[in-house]
Amino acid sequence: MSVKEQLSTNKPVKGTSKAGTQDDVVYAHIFDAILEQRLAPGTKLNEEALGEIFGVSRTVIRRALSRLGHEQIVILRPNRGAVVASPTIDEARQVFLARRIVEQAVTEQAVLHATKEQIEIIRGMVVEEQACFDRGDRGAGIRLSGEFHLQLAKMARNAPLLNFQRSLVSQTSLIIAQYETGGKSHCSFDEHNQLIAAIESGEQAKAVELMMHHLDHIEAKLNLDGEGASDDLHAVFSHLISR
Amino acid sequence: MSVKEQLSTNKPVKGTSKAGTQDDVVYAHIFDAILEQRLAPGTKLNEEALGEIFGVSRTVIRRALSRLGHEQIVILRPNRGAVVASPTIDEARQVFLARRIVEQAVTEQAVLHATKEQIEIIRGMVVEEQACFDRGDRGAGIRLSGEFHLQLAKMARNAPLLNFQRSLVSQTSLIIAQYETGGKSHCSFDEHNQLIAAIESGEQAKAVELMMHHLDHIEAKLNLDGEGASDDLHAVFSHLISR
DNA sequence: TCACGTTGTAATGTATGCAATTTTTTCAGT
DNA sequence: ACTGAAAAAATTGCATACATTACAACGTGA
Repeated sequence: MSVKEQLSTNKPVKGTSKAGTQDDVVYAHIFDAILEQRLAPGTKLNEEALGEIFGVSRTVIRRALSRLGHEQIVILRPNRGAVVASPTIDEARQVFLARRIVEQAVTEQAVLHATKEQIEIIRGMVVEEQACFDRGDRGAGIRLSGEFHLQLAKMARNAPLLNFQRSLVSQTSLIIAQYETGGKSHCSFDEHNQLIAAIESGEQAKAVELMMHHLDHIEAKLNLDGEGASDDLHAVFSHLISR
Repeated sequence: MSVKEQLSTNKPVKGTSKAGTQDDVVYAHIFDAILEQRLAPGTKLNEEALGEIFGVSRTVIRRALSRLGHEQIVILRPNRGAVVASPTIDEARQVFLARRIVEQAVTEQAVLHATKEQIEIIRGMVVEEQACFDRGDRGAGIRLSGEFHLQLAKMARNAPLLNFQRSLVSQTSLIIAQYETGGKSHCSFDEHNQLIAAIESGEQAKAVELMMHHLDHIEAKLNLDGEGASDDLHAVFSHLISR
């Protein structure tokens, strides 16, 4: 099925589901492409080029980019176009701090409000996630492990938290894609399964503890110690500056 | 100074500051108009009408509305236009729950990272806020008391939290405008001043406690007990339905 | 050779016109 | 009158053309 055809039929793209206007489809495609690292951080997102690729006008592309910009997964520079965000180490730390705060609340609320149907759904998602890693599809795996946390936020029944979680999860995926070391499995599905169990049985404190450790493990697998290459000249040569 | 002139000069609008393209100006104007209740919840935002008012094309209006939509302060209904959001009581409760979570974290971080200059700035903001209420400018007062909490988030030095806070504060202002009872002063500047003092002296636990009480007081002044009129027929006649 | 201003090109910002959809109005039938 | 269908009007979605801005290449003068 060509991209153009997908635009006419209103079927959602892979994981990301949303129906309606055309920019939803474009949004979802770019979104997935970034999360699955088919678009590297820093890549310039040319409006006309994207328009030709998706067979739509710049108007539609522009709207999609605007939305991605609001989620901080692309950066919109006035008069200079959009680029895929490339979070600095400091920004990455801020995202993880924010996530700890939100995930704690989300977990507590999810324990209170989760329905049986939602537990079923999220169980299925973990299975699918594991399948992705088994077959070596790292990109889709990262995306699905993110969607696990999104589903959790849905179970918390709090729209603002869900929206914020959406933004944080996207940014986290970007960070993982950029800073993950080794290449080992990031989100161990085992931890995801334990979390589900704790939530289902209503063990709030335990669920929160599991979640915090889970986040610790994710962050521990990253290379956030500042050893990576930098494009900030001042930072690179800071040791030479006396002041 | 006419609106058109303000569009050409790049001066920011009142409190909301942001420079760059035209939709920034339009965004800020509509934003302020909503927070100051010159635009009532539920008001339809006609693109062409707004375009004539601001002397710009629908393209610009559209972009501004899109951004307001992402902050959940206007609702974008595909093919049916945008309306000023009118949060339900349940949504209002969700916003307050989210705010408690974020404000706690923000306060803790602000205690850790606040600079003297920032303390000065926020002191000035409280003075200005008080002046607004003294002179009876309720709308500007609501907006400024919101900006107090935004400034706090800036002091926390965490970009994602700041963004989220921005959205939550906007929504809170809408909720206050919609549900506040009596008409007494909502955000007592006294509480704001106490908070500043606690933050300045580094008393983290006390600052958080003050903040939580502050939020309690705000919510207490609202009429969220479901006595208000509703436009949801099912909700209105739910007591008649046996099921 | 380097600094710096100039010009040309490419990309973004904005306006406008047409197509598709929704909402309102009209009007026949009961 | 009231209901419901059909036509008309209004409004949004999208594409395209033009204006404006940033970037790069080039050339000039020290």
